[in-house]
Amino acid sequence: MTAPRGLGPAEQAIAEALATHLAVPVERIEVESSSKNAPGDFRFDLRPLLPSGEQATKDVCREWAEKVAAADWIEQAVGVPPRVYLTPRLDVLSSQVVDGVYDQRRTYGTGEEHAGKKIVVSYNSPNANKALHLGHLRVCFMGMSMANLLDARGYDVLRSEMLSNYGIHICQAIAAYERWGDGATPESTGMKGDHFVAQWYAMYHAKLADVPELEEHAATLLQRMEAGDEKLRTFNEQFTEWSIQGIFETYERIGAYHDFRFRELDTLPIAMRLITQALLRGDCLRRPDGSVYVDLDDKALGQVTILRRDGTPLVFTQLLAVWVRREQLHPNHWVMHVTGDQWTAGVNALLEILKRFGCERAGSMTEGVYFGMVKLPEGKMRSREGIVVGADMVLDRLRDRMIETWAEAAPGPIDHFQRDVSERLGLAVVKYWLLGFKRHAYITYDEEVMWRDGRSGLAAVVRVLRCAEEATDTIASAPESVTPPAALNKAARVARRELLLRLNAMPKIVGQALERRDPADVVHYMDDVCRRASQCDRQAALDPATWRSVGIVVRRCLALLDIELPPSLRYLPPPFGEADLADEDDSLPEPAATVPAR
RNA sequence: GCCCCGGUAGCUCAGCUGGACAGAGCGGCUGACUUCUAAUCAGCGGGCCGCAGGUUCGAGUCCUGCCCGGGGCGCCA
Repeated sequence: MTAPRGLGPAEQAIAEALATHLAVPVERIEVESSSKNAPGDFRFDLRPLLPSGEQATKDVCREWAEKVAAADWIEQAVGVPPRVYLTPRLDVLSSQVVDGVYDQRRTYGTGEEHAGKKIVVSYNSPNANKALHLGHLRVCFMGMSMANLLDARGYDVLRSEMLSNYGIHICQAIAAYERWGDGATPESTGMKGDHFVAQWYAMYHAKLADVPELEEHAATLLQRMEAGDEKLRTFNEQFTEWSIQGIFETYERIGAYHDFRFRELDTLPIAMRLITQALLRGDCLRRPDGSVYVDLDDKALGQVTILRRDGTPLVFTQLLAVWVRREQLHPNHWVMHVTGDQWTAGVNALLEILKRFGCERAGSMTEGVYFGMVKLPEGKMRSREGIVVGADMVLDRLRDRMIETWAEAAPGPIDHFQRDVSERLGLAVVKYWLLGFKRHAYITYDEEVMWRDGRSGLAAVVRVLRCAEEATDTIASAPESVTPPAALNKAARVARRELLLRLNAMPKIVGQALERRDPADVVHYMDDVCRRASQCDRQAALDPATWRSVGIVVRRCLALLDIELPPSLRYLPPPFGEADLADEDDSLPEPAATVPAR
């Protein structure tokens, strides 16, 4: 019964007005917005209001509806057992929504229904042998946004990640580095750390066919480290820290952060002890060749190997350690593990193993939130074969394209400010684009779509951002001018009513996005609000107060999605930047002609 | 073979946990203006909602079966 009702300001205002008008206690009136084709915008259930024994019959409902309709702020009320459907007058709805949104401002859409619950959002677990790619971007954006949604509804949220800086994948990169690296470092080559390390991993796989002994060498490196080769372990750490520093730089760039994190090298001993104990109890088994596994056949999860024949750890070994350690540090937190859907079975297996190993809480307090992968037009991304779209590359491309467009339109040096706007806008586009897909959808990367598409690309982002800015500008320039709703024609009144109802729906939408674990709901909602707002504005200039509500809603949504607004849109590159670039040249023909009609 | 996720306009995707005429953006077609191998604006056309049953007054939405696509079932991560 914790499902958030998601009441908007209109529902609350209507409930109060009804209570007064009908002379009934406000707690008994539960006003809710009705579905699209209902006989009224809102409805409330009559049953709690009737004396016990009395039924909400057709006649009773009609009687109550007539009473409701008598209120001067009601346009229409219809009784449909067991409810009364009502439609408030447009001007009344307008002030209820507009004032209500303004009253709540920064808290609009938030709620306390989950207050007191603690949760760790675990997102992204990059390997320190390659650079972040598009898939990592998706998980980061998803994780940040889910954390924001949880936070908005009262959860006490911590963000966490794990870094895999130990294991065969690292040794493979080191093997190639030892052979061809010649002592190079990120500093000596001027490369970003993760890209530096990634090249050796890529080289390992590229050369493996010609130099098969690499495989043996990598395995030996891992065994030596397991045997306690301090020098090698130290190098392993230095090598992976180069990579991790590069990953952190990208985090900074995309605004991702974590409250705490685990490095495999630190947590692994926990898993090793755990496995030793489990072996003694018979919770896991050792094969004749020495490898250790857990038999989950009874759960249709197969046999999961947790130690290699040579005793070295696998990915599940790391996961076990992290789950146990995190539970030790934050024993009262639930865990929301955000990851790609290829991990669905893996996470289930992990949780099952934890339970069998006696870590009941760690195994039962985790919820997996899975999303579809990001593909390339030619198919799956494959890190080993170098078929990837790097995170930095995507961001660079969009930024540079923006700068190029700018340079073409206004020859001359590109200043810091323009670079900054290009960078931020490029990031906003990638976030908007990736988060706009339903969580389970597979995404095919297409830079052209991001750049050109009016629904999910740059144009859509600019529309949204402009909407937010328009709100501020309108308020600043004409705080008192108002087009009274009464002056609108019929089509405009319908559109205005729909806009107001959408603005009113934000709390509900946020609740839904949280329940469904899908920020896409917020993206679509925000987009819808912006379209409706500009449609209304085209029909008849939208009044500043309504614009202000639109601005509040859009900014709140952007915040939930972790999308940052560039400082001002007036300085965007064309075709979005209007004609302001040549602002010194006053003799130009009226630039206002290109401004969308208000 | 088993498990999971999808299948909605030419393409990429929405469709609020059953409700009237199924939407958007690209592309296409038409027109306007013009900074004329283009951009912008306005408008138009376009859909056996994979197939077949079932539940319901009513199904793109729920159930069953089938078909197709993707993912997982590694001593990879």
